[in-house]
Amino acid sequence: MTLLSDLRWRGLVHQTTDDAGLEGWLEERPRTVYAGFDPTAESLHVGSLLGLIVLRRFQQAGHKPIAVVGGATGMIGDPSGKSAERNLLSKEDLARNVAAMGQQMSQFLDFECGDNSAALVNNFDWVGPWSYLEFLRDIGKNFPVNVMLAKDSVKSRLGRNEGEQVDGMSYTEFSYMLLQAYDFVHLYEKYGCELQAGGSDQWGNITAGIDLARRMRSVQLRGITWPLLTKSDGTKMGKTESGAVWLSAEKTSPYQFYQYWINVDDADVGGCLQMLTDLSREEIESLDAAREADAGKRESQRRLAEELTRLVHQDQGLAVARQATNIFFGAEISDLDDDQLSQIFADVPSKVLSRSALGGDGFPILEAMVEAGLAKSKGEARRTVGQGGAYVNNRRVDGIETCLTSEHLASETVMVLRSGKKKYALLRFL
RNA sequence: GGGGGGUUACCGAAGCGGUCAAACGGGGCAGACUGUAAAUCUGCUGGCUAUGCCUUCGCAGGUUCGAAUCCUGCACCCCCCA
Repeated sequence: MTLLSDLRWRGLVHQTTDDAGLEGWLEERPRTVYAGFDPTAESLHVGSLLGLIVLRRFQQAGHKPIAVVGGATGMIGDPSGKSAERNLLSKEDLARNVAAMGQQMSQFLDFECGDNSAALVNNFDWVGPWSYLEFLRDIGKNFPVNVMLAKDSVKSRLGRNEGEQVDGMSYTEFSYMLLQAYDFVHLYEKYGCELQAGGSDQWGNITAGIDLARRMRSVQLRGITWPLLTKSDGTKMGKTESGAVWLSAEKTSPYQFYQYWINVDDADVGGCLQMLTDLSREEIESLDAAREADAGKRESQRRLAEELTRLVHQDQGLAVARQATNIFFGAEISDLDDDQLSQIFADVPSKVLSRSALGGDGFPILEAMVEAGLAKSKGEARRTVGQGGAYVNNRRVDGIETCLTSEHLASETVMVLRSGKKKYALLRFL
């Protein structure tokens, strides 16, 4: 199976600039392909995952991927898909974000494999040196305003349609596409990059780059877009109530990351397996069949979570996520030490108390619940315990008179309290 | 400027002198069921040193043995007539 037909089967192709010829062109010899990443956040998130995975597939097929972080374009703000003017970041923030992202990307792309090693570049390096006048003369000259105005990203912000509510856009954002277009030309010249990949919202920017290259260098470059990753209910993939799902372990722990995928709806999981994992067509089809037969087993979700957690957080991250999952969903907690517990419960709030509280008759469970933040008042704690909703080390507490003693420690100094199904808190007795 | 109605717990909304920590619905929390889903069902839902005590029905006073309930003033909101 060719790369392109595999991408097509996986649902990763939304549009191409050359539906007929692209496949042959890619098979002919190794090509160089680039995709851009937005550095306005401090970490890559699930939204950028798709781009990394697409580049990865190109690399696996023998092509050379270039990941471009938009140090320059990030200062401007891409108007595509946005309904309002963006806030600009400082140079310093951007530089920090760019550095952090490079680190994360090395997990997806191989930067040291000879001819088709991946490259990571920052467009600030070639955009930064331009002076305004030179840029206008050499680049801006090639952009007909009527063509720019016709782009969806611009049209939607200008609201040509009757009665449309719009916020307008600044000249700065309007200029965005010139910068990204020039990126493509630059990468063509420096790396021989002839293909740009991007999310479907990047179509306008990609074609702008192709047009510019044709005018400036008389070459025919190519573009391909992947569809936006959305859920069956129409909302964006990778968002939770508490915000985006990040790829950095500091912002989204391996456990939380794993849990996100475990909880993907039945309706969405098949598409995720296709688009995001390296599983073969046979494996995915057999998972689809298994899901059809018994969705309750959730093999697809489990597999998806495993594959992606391993990809992003390696085997160790997956191991921790799995162990945490076992414990978070019932297993009684024992035979663990402080370090293991701290790792497993990294996301859980904890409170340090004096060891002496455990002396004498012990520490009343009701107070412990309040201290741990699992109950707002002792009255609330009383109710929870009374209804059988309180657990110490995942063992149900029976009786509001229960007092905690050193017997209840799960490890050297830690006790794991839980309210309801999955609200946890740690108490550390030092 | 005149007349009328309103302001109740997280939200909506009953209550109109004691039996009111305040019906009911939503939300939230917990339990059962389940696939870590959805739906459903059950219980709880001001605080405490707890068979009692304290704080809470817009704000401030007053009447009364006793007020969310009656009176006076103040604030905000809504409606009608000018």
